[in-house]
Amino acid sequence: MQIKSTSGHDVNLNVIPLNITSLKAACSQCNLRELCLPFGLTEKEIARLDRMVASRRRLKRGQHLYRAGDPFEAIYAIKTGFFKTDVLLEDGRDQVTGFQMAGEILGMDGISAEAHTCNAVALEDSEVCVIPFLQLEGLSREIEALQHHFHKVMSREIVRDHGVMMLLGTMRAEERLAAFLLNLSQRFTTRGYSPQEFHLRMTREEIGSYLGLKLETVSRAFSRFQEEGFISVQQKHIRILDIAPLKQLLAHSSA
Amino acid sequence: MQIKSTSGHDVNLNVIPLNITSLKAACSQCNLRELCLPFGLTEKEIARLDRMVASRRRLKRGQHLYRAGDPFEAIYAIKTGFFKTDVLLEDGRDQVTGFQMAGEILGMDGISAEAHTCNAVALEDSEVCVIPFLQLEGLSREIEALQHHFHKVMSREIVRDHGVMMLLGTMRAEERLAAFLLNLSQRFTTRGYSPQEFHLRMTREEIGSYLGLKLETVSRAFSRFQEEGFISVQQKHIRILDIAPLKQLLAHSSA
DNA sequence: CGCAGTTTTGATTCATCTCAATTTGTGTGG
DNA sequence: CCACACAAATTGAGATGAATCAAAACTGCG
Repeated sequence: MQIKSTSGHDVNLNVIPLNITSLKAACSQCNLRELCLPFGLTEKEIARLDRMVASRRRLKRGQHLYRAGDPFEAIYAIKTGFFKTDVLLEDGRDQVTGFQMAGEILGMDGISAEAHTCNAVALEDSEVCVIPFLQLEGLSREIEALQHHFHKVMSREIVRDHGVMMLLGTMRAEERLAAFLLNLSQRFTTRGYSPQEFHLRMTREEIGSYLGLKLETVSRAFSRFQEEGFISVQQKHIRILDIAPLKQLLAHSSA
Repeated sequence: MQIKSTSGHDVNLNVIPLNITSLKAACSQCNLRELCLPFGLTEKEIARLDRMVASRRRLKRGQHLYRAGDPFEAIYAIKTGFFKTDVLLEDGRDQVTGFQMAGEILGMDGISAEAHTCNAVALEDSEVCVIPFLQLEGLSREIEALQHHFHKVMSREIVRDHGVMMLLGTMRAEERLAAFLLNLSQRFTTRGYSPQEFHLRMTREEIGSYLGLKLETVSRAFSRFQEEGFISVQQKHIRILDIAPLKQLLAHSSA
């Protein structure tokens, strides 16, 4: 069930103090806590985290959570919804650097320069928990498990980025798309959704940007997979019919 | 001045307790401390860090600092030398994910899974400071500035990776090489070396792997830059003759 | 219902890869 | 110290996968 705003229209910046919108504590009752920041914490420790996560923020499809250049103050845990992050070059070229879903953390790029270096955009109506960063650091100094888990989350982001570099540097178009689909499938599974059937929240162009391909190439690869009977594609609705050849495409490569 | 081993030959694993090899404390006297982990710490705090950095490790050219799969126990600060990190895919394909030089931190990829996910190889004889990770976390809980700076270091790694993704996803061969050269030049400058003239410690193949190009393409791009008079290339010796067109190549793009 | 945005598909071009030969440099051992 | 062998780099010619340009079809929204 979604938590509805009590006001008829969105407030400034869409920041909603939790005590108004919900009686529930932020993390204690959240079914994402095993995926998210509270992972591995005791009940007591989660209660302290609760007090820190003082607000949530709702975003409509297309809205920015933050933009490159915005001062860095908080990181965000995705409660519901789906995001993309992208980087812009001066000359107008841009690149999608990632797609994020429930339980994942956004905004860690901003720590290094105290300002965000990329844009985060909601690809569907979404809700995030705002985690003020200085407070998180404070609590991390007191709760070892929180500190350690946060380090793991940052490290996981680094490892993920290496995977994308691998993909962009060594794979061909169809391998990239296969890797992309398998990755999505796996993450949906973790969240209790079907691994075989899901809805893409991004356009072919956004997929292409992420995979370093043009949208036409993405479309052709989808068509090819469908012809081969690996998947069925109906616009943004994807059904994986035979996962083996997709995995093969990665493991064995074209070599 | 280099610290020489007192023993005639390298000990097992090349781990050298500091009290044997040097009377100096690890970080207090290190001229890299403004680039490295101690940045922003008071004298007293650095002294505590000193006590934690209990050992150094020397590596000959070609030696591995760690390998994918090795249990994660420590991160490493490069004292002298030059490294590459690379990821291996099951099918044999591999990709260089980065080149690291003095003052930079290696090994943060290992935090997430408690095992390293890439290989780190010395590209010249090198020396690293071993920073036991659990101890670093312990000290970070006590020293706020250390905690914050470590977070910045990790975040910087994420931002750097986004830059590489951008490069791999949107740039053409010559743009990639220009970006690579400018990045190296800038990092050498920071370390007090000439921005115009430097020695590449990696092969064309390694550059290519990092840039998502074949070695022949890298070689051709070098030749092209030389023909145009942007740089002079003699094997691994590079001299930047005219930096403007290299920058132009990035800023303006081919669009 | 119509329009704008998205996706698909086709024809052609182009950048990079591949394969191959040659040159240059580096390290080792006699 | 030089010769030899091996690794690295350069350069050329041709093949190829993805980009580009273009048009048509589909979707969903107002």
